[in-house]
Amino acid sequence: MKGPIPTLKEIAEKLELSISTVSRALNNHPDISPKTKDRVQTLASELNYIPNIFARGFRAHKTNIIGVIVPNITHYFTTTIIRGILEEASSQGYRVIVSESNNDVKKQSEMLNTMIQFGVDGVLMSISKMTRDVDSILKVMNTLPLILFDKASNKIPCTQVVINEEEASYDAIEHLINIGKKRIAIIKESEYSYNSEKRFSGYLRALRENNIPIDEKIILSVDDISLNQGKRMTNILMSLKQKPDAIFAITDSAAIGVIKTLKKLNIKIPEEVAVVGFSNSTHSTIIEPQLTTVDQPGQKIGSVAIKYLIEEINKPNEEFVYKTIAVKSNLIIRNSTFNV
Amino acid sequence: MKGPIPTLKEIAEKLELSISTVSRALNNHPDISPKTKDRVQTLASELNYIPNIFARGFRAHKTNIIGVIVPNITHYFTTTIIRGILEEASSQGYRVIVSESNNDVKKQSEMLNTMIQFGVDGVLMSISKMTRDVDSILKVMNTLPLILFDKASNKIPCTQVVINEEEASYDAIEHLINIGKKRIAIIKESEYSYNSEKRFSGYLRALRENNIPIDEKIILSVDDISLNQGKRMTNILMSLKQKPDAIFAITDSAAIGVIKTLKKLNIKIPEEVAVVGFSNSTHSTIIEPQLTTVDQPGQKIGSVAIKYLIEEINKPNEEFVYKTIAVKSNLIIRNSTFNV
DNA sequence: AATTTGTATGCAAACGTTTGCGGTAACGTT
DNA sequence: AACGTTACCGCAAACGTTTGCATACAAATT
Repeated sequence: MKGPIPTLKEIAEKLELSISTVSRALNNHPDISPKTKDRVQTLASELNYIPNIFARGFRAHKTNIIGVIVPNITHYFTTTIIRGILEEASSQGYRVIVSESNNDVKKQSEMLNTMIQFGVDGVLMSISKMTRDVDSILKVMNTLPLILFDKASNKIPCTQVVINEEEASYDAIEHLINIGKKRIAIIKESEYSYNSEKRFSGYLRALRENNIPIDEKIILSVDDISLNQGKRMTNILMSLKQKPDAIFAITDSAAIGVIKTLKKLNIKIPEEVAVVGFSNSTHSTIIEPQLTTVDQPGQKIGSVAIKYLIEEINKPNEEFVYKTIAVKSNLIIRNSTFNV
Repeated sequence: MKGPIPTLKEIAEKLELSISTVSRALNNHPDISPKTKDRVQTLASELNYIPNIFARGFRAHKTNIIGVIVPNITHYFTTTIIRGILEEASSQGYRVIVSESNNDVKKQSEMLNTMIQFGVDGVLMSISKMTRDVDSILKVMNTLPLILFDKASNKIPCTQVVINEEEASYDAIEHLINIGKKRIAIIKESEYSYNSEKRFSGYLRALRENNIPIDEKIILSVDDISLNQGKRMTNILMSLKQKPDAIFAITDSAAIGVIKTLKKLNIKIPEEVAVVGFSNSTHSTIIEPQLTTVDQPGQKIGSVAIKYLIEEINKPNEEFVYKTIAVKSNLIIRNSTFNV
């Protein structure tokens, strides 16, 4: 099955050189004469020589592998982030190990450990929303560079790459106000979640700054922000005496539940009720009317995150000033708020 | 930053044992006395000892890392496969390196090479559809166990894990016949693609076995089987003199294009024209009417594929009889073919 | 008492690479 | 002719682990 894998030793023997000379020749070391370099390099490529990464990494204590942990790999937004990570990683000579935590906090910290065991040079993580026990993460930071993305936490002192949730949310609400909506409901998460809180505060600020009264009755919280909950909440909202004229669902899937229910109730979108989501998932153009939503530049988030990580990997002993980088998102206006 | 990483040597010195004894104690070797084992193991866990995977892998020529190459990581179906792979991998002590080929054949073979360079123990790959140059893949098979999934190729002698495309397609068409459809169009791929061919032959067999004439005019081919092409083909089909009463799109995204266009043309689904897709993507329940489609058990495919791969890894010198495993899929009947 | 068995441990080599240090020519400088 | 430079190259150690073999001692068998 396996063909013989060429090593420095073989090349050295065939060329009657020492192993060290061969090594240096391949690494373009100035001590080696051009002729020798040439001889070595041609033979190496003939033999299809590839350095044994493990011998090298073993010696250098560096693997050029970085670990990525995400809650759910099947989410479209997550995959775009991973795409960004993969692309930037490969262009910088790194490889990526991926793990899925399934929002399970215990699994999450187990994964951190096996990642360390596998000798990753650093970790990129999107923490599961229920992460209260930050200790295991802090412990990892003692050993390895770590950067969080998407889901952030102010309890963890490290560089974090997120989107400008608050501002994005503000823009979305402002857009609803601009098209004449005055009674804007929001469907958010009840459990504490960084993203949900930020989006909610953007909502509040937009209303305040436009002198629109805030009404608790149309501020709804659910514990899982899903399509079905979007449906349920819409039924509740539409049975109120004072119905909303717009619904901002903090998530595309919930927003789609909203649209489906409004259609079933024969409520005109966007004339009677406008709908805005968040994510620009692929679903948002499948549903009819197409959904106005906040586009999160996943690929950008991924590439920025890994850039900062590699930077940290390369200067491990410095005391870092950890920053929070907010990547800019865009409101995509479609037919759920605007009819041509 | 980094705390000191404990090694066998340190443990040995603290316990006044030899390194080899410590190693054996940790690996539960029968030669070591229970007391010694106990001493070693407790100290090891106190120090939070983790074996250096690189030293180990370097010696054993085994990394416990397997490589996965997919054309596009953002496809939902792909992510479910990856999920299956990840789950089974971690339960068997393997880690997974993921790469995306973007359907670029050159990139694909580059990736194979860097995977080898990174010392993966085996490769799981879904080949990009345009792969004509099988040589680079065959070369890899000389060095490493390799298994293909989803997209197969009869030019590559290796174990392949796919779904029962032909049968699934047959079932889908039979379902259309059962609900009374007699003139069933198909939208397939024009470029050679394993999946497309199989689905097409299932289509043909179903028609033949039910004595339905095959009409070339309603057999349409496109080179990228996308939503937009689905729209375009529908317009063509619906301007025929003899319109179809059902459309089988070989892909969910195309099927959704079909539905969108039928709705725009005010054609009743499924009464006038029924629609069937393939994949059970998340979109299929977003669109209205919801799409009847073939559910492909991605997670199963992933876990089966990696199981076979690990098997091959563990007996590398045997001459394998490469099998093609067809995982069973299910037709999911929804409103695009059946109204309650 | 001598030999064999068994039990528990240590020695040392090996995996492939990088790199500090030292060595040897050849050449140029006094 | 003696010395100093320079340009190339090789020796050997080191990284942490596993494992075949040797060793040590005790117990058991002859």
